Amino acid sequence: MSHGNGNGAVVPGKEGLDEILRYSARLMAQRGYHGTSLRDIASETGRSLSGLYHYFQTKEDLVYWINVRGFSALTKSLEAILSHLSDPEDRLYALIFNHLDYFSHHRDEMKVLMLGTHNLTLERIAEIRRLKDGYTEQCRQVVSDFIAHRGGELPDAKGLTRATYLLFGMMNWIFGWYSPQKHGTGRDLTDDIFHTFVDGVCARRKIDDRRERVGKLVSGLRKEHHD
Amino acid sequence: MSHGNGNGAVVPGKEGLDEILRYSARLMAQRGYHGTSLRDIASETGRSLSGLYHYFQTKEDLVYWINVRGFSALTKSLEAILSHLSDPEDRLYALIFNHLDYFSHHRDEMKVLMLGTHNLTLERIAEIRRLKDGYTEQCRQVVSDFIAHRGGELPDAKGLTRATYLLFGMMNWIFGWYSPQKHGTGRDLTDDIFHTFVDGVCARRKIDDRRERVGKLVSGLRKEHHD
DNA sequence: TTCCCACCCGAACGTTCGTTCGGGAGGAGT
DNA sequence: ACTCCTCCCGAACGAACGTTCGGGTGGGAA
Repeated sequence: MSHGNGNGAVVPGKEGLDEILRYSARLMAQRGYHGTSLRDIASETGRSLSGLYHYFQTKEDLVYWINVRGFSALTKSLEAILSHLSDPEDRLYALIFNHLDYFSHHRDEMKVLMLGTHNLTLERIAEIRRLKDGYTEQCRQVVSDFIAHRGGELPDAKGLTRATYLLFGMMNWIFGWYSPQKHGTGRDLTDDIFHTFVDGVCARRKIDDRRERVGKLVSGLRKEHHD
Repeated sequence: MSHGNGNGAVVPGKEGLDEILRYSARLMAQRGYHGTSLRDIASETGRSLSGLYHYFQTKEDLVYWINVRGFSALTKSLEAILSHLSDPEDRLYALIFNHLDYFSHHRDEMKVLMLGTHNLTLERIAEIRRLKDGYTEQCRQVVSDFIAHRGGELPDAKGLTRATYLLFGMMNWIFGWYSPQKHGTGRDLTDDIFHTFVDGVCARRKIDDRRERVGKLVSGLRKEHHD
């Protein structure tokens, strides 16, 4: 055991693990945790069953790593974007754009995140919980700033939590039904969520440069971050 | 005894099946389909493993019946309520109230509905799909009428579908996080969703009698329907 | 050369799964 | 009396599961 990998949220120094996690996420997204066998993963990745165990110790580890990586990356991506924007409306729009953008590029992994963590040990559940709460807290703050900026009726703590989760609901539920050809582009969806959350369903869509501006920023940061 | 059991849509003439489905839903809501064994269900219901098979033929049947019953009941409940209301805003509010009310009284079953149907045969998937589409279509119509009544920008078909699903997202995502003591009463949540969907998060909550009026109607119809 | 170590494998272990089989208790109908 | 039919059970079946074991590469450091 040379370097003891300071586990700061992510990645032991393996490369094969990346591939295994990708295929695992795909299979689990389709059939769930118990519905996906290690033999499935082995044959999908072109490895032997026992060969997999070089990269992890138990099946549970796979869900754990997918969760840690997913929430860490989502949070980090959001942080990077928010650091470039100051206007509360821009920040809210960017939050939604980033969330949908990240999800659409990592559908399988994100679906695994939604399966929950009840297959993990208590410590790991707590760790994932902490990561999730971190992301939620960031979003909560963005929502809070936005409401304050708009001069709306400032909700109490519970009300703010509810509002944030309603936004999460609109953003996350998508992945149960959305298909671009049947429901319009991802950009349309981002705009719909933003405008509905801000002004309600009936609001007329203002045409401005926000979509372009924020969209380019997020896409740019995504590429930058991938290197 | 005298069974009777109107219950439309559903139910072979068994009574023990009700109990089995209740426990199955509870277990599957916690551990998923593959994570729940028939031995779990047997011990939870106080029956023998083989004794269960008097009430169904395969494990898959359980998911099937939970789905059929759930969507049928939800649809029927909504229909009953809408038949008593004509104002588009009342109807939208009632839709949300009914959805949350029904879910809060059948949490486990509804969680199973969200697990999806990919364990079922193709015919059954199609059948559930039809039931789900029926409910969705009703909601779509209510949303459409509401927007028209408000004189908002009438969205095209795709836009209307997106709007309806956004509403679904807010209503369904709840069940991953909601607890009354941490996030306020169910009534507060209903109001939040209604006002957010109608006017956006910042909108000041109007105080009127809608909550009382529609709430009583739904509760009354629920009791009536249970006999 | 020798040793090490990351990487990979076939074969098997013990367990649990969904399902089946053969049968029994008890009430209703004839 | 006898036959059904509903409801229920213990025991077992074959299959699939997660995991382990013992061993085999092949390249880099000593």
